Amino acid sequence: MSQEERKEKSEGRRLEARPKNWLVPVILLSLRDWNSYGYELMERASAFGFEAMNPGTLYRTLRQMEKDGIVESSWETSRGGPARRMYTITDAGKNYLDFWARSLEQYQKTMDSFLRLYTGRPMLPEEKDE
Amino acid sequence: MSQEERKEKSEGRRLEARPKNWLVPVILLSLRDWNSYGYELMERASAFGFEAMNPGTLYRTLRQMEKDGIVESSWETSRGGPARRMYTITDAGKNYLDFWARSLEQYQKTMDSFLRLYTGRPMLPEEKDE
DNA sequence: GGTATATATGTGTAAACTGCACATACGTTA
DNA sequence: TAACGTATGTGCAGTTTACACATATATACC
Repeated sequence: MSQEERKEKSEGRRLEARPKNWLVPVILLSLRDWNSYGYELMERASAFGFEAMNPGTLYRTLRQMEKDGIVESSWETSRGGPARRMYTITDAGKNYLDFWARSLEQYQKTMDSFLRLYTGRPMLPEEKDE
Repeated sequence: MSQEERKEKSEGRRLEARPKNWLVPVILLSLRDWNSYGYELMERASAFGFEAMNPGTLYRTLRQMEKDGIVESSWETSRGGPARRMYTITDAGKNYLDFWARSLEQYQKTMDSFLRLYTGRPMLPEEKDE
């Protein structure tokens, strides 16, 4: 890390507190409701913390997800403009989304206790984690 | 990713939904209240999702944090047993912790809207993000 | 016809991060 | 002296991320 980056860090610029692979559940949730394709999914992702997405990151993630068997794709050419690779969520993908949701719920609780400790408002005994 | 790992993934075993560098704010929050050292901080971290911490990860993180100027350390030898490297939070560290807390609050809101969409309970208009 | 623009999908690569095995050392207790 | 709990570290491979760059199709405009 450079001097300048350290400076930026301690001054509080830049920092993404999102979980690793956050793009994956965001895509899965979108596809659960409607089939879609990369370019469209990028807009959807911007609502979940990916305002300035690099397209490469998204397309690479989609390819990996297909390898992992959580989505499937096929070319859509029956229209004007460049072809689109349309994605569909698989059953494995739905299960994986469910698992992500459970993990996120657990993690929200952990972050909540962190933030309570940070702000000096400790948990009441009856609010304690299950 | 191996076939077996893909299987585990789609079946929902294993997955840590914590943000990148999560250990850093956890350490900083601990040090804000009391000075401490690696071995002790490991126990503290276990309350925030680091149940099975590899010591190497923690000690490496502490060294990096000192390089970044957010903590400072000195050897404590005036007692029985192996020497301890005692850590103190710096002003830059306090600022950095504040920034982490703000980022986490934002991240919580994002996750909340994700989970609402997932469970099919959309936000009421008056609950919308600032 | 040419060329600029919006749409659409990708690759290459270096840096950063993570997980996990392994290594070292001190003091107490058996 | 050997085992154990305490305490701090290194090496390294695999994963993730950031970001620059590359490619292709159709439409609109001059």
